[in-house]
Amino acid sequence: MAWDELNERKRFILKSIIDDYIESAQPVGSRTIARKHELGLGSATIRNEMADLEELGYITQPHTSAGRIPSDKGYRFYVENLMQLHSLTEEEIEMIRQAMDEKIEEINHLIQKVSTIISNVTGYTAVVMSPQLSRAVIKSVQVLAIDEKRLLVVVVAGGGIVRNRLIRHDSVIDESDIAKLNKTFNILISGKTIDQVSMPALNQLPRDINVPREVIFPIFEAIEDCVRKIETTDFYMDGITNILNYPEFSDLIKARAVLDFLKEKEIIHQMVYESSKKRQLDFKIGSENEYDEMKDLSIITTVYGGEGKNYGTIGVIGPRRMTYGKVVSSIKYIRDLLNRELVRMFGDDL
Amino acid sequence: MAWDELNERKRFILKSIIDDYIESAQPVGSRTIARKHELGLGSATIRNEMADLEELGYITQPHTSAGRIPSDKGYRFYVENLMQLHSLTEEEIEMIRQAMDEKIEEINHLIQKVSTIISNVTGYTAVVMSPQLSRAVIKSVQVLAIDEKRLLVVVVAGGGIVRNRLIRHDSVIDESDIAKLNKTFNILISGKTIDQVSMPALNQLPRDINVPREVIFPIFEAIEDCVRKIETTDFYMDGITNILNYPEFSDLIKARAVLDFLKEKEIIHQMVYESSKKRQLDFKIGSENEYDEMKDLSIITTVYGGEGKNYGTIGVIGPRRMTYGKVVSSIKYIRDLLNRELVRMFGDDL
DNA sequence: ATTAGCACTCAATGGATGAGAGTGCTAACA
DNA sequence: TGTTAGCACTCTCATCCATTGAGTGCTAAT
Repeated sequence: MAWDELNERKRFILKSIIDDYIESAQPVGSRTIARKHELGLGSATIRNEMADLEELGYITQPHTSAGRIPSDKGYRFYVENLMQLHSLTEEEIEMIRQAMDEKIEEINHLIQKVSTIISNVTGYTAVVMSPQLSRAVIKSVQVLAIDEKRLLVVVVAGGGIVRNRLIRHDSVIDESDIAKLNKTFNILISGKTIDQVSMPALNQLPRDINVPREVIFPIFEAIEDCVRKIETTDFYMDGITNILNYPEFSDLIKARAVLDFLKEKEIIHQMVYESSKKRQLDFKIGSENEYDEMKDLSIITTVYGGEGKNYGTIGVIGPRRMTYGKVVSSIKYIRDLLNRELVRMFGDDL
Repeated sequence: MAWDELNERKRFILKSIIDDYIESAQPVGSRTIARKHELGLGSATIRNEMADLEELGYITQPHTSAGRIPSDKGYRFYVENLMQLHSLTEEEIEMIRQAMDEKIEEINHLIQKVSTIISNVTGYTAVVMSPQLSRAVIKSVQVLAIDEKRLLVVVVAGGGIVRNRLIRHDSVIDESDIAKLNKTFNILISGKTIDQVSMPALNQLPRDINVPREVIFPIFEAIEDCVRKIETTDFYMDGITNILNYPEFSDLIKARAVLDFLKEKEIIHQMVYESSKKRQLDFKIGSENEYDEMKDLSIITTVYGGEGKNYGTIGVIGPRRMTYGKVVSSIKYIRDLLNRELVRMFGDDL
């Protein structure tokens, strides 16, 4: 696995094989390499080198008389040592800029838009986790009387995040009591971060308040529910059917199996989450994935957001034969845009 | 197209052909009919009848030496005169009950859940439009000061529908002014239905109010925005990839074309909307669809909700060779459940 | 160390062939 | 007059087989 295991020439040949295979989806033979990449070497020499590379496990032969294709180990070496980052094309940048242009104030909509952008730009399946907001600050908690029978609880957190919940009740409640309640909530809850919030004890409420327990408790519940909703990370996928565009899935059975697996959002979510905990930029190539159904797919994920506190993940799922270089460039670019946008939205709140 | 065009026997044979074809996806021949359905007729007789049916345009032959398959006209006659409604199986009912059991307070979540149920029960693609709420009643409009620089506008409509929008500003605003503003809004706006709402003129606001125009106008805008969000019908699809389960789409090219088309949510939304305006229970079979890409698909839609005022649509997209009887039974059942649930949520508000 | 040359392997391609399913038509039958 | 058995005919589909072509490994020459 070490860089030194392969000399300069072997590395060059390996890179050529993988670049070619990524482009053509066909096993690549010695002659192709000899011709395409000016090396001053005959095909026989390359054949010998390829035999070595196969011995070392970087490439394999689908059958005796075919060319070589990269193994997972080959891809791994490629993404760590060989691949080139491409800069995005004018059109891609323009496309992203246009999509991002529309101002969005609700963070989850932004995240969803980002997932569409990723799948459009890369042509693969996008996976996006909304930021983990456990360190977001509660700005305000408000109870509103909608009519005689209903209260609305609204919780606002930094970054323009608003969650609400409606409560029905059968008591008669005075406006002034609600005002007192709100004041108390804002003293006790506002300013705390999501993970520090706790409901006040009953004896912390003003004595002179005239709201029955049958209403107080649902209000507590509603607040907790709103907080939980803010804390929960959402997970979006987009462009799942994109994998049908790649010849490795022209077998209907295979394609169906993969699509069915990708529809299990919970599992994918978990995988992406695990990846994001490991490395800022993480690859899982083919059978490096835990699940058998993923053995022909690769996942690339990268973390966006603040320094170690409120972060989320964006990434791409595609065939093992992915255009790793292009994808990495693209999601890095999009990640940076997203970061900038989040700073605009959240400012210092995050 | 008239019922009388076909005598009893022809009708029976047509029904047999279609039932068989729906089940097997194979052209059905005269012998199969003679054997399977006890008719006391030889295959030659049936062959003659089938020749008549073909002449009349109800069935066609894919090629000379194959059996017959239903034409669109055949299917149309079938859904209007021949198909039998099945009652749901125990398991299906149990499955639906379980899925519906979880209490949901937000209408769009309910609708989304329904689309999942439909696609699970039928095995086809579900399409669901949320109710058109232009007659929903505005219950309350509230402006809240979150901190010195931000206001939150909250609009509550009947049925527990809440929409909000955050506003940034740079003015110093007094609590009491906001209270006055709220009072005015609630006098002028609350109680009106969505389609009657209009923003108050500036001179309708209290004279003694001390809120600058730079803040008033964004508030108006925000309210309008919230109202628009309530009015907008959402559209959900679920189980798009289900069509891959059917042999007519085992051709990757065809499958891709159809999937790509179904991803154009706007177009499908429009189609469903048109259907729902026509008939309480509407079928579009094969080339009855406006779009070429849909010529191998059928759509069944049915309207749910109140009497002509706030209604939405649920439906199914599947191969032309759909289990029409089962699907109609299923979506009718689900529609009734949904109606009941909406009454529970909205009560008289809707 | 490199390479030209050659024998060998294997997948893919494109007929040719035969089986099977189904039809239409005709003549016989009730 | 309606029904049916029988038969020749058509068309698809699966199978077999020979051919082609890409690519390899090995050997001997450079």
